[in-house]
Amino acid sequence: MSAPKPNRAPRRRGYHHGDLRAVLLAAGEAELAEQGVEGFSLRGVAKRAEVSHAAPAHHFRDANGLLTALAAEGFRRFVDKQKARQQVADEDALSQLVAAGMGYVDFAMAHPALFRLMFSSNRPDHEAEELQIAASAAYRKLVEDVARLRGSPPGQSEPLPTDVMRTWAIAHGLADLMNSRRLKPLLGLRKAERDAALAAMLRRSLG
Amino acid sequence: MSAPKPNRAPRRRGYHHGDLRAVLLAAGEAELAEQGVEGFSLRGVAKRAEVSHAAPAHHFRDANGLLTALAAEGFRRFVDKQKARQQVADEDALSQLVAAGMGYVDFAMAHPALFRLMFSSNRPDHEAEELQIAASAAYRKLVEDVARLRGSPPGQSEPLPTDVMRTWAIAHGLADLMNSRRLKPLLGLRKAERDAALAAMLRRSLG
DNA sequence: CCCCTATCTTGACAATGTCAAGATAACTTC
DNA sequence: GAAGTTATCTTGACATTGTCAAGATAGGGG
Repeated sequence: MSAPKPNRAPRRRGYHHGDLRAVLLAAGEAELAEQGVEGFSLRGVAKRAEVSHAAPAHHFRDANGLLTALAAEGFRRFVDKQKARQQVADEDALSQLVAAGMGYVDFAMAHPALFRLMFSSNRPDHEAEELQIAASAAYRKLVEDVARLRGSPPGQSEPLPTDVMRTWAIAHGLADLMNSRRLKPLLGLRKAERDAALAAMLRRSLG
Repeated sequence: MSAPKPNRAPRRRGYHHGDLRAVLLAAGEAELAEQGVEGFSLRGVAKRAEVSHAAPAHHFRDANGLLTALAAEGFRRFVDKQKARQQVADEDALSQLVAAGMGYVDFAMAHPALFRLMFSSNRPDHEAEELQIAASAAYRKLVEDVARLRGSPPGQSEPLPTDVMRTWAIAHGLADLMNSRRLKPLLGLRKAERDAALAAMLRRSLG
């Protein structure tokens, strides 16, 4: 038994994996994307990672624990998408806010199941610290982008709560309805035309 | 064996139930309300109806079949809530549209799990005829309410698709974010104040 | 009155999440 | 460097769930 397992290349060592946690997150994301929130299976994730069915328990307490970590990671990438849109947009406050809304929709279209996990599932533990931090970072970004509309210096005066909520609702509504394929007039369009229509609606409602 | 079962009062006959379909729908709604979409169990529904675990299969093909019927029933009551709000609102087109939006939110708050089943779940078969009919009735109502804003005679000229989508997005965004308890500034308020804030946001975005 | 069919029950099976116990490897401490 | 300790992973088990197949029961039409 000098070589306990000749081993496939990807598995680092025979027994101990090395970075199983990261592999499980990637496998979990793939499972989520392919099966959706409601078809998500922890044993399915373990199979993708080529690991035994009980292995995930040591890195995430249970299935909801893995989903909580995935949701937190989702919120971080969610903010990234918004920033990416804003970097190629005009610098005025309204254009920046519209761009953030476009990033909101972009994210929903790019990761439909993850979006549902983050916003329409109670499987993640929304009280968990990692998730709270990631989600509230996204919320703070929203508040700041709205504050800029009033010309406030960043972090100075808080915008009206109703303006924040109204802005959020419009972006979230568009994203969620796109995600469930309910905005029929937009479904046939190519990305450029769809983006133009979405941006127009955002600008109209936020201006 | 003259009396095969003395029988509790609610069960109509000893073996054949009588109106099990209706009882299952009610039990399914209770299960949904208490366990949520993701905790919904078909065997749990059967227990509530005091019936064997395989009984539902004869009235609904499978668990998703029952959920499909519940979603369709949900859309019918969804329209009712909107109409109820509109009856106690001013008659001008904008007030009527705002009232429909308030009914949208009312429904989400009154039936959180059902709302998620209808808008954020792929367990219902959204191609099923009963569900399509109920959902598109709600959509037609939206289109008509938006059309009235332009002063068009009912059913005459179609409103702009972007106006329809924008209106829908605002109402849906508010309802969905309320449903997931994300609009913090509104959570502490009493219903009267919350309604006032919601109506103000709707009116501002739709006017 | 008898058969037929819809309705409901019972029993079985595979899949799933979770727990407990054991195996293996890495790390610590001397 | 060796032994003990801990973290990591596997194996096996159990209850729960959705679904299917076969049998029991009853209501309705000939």
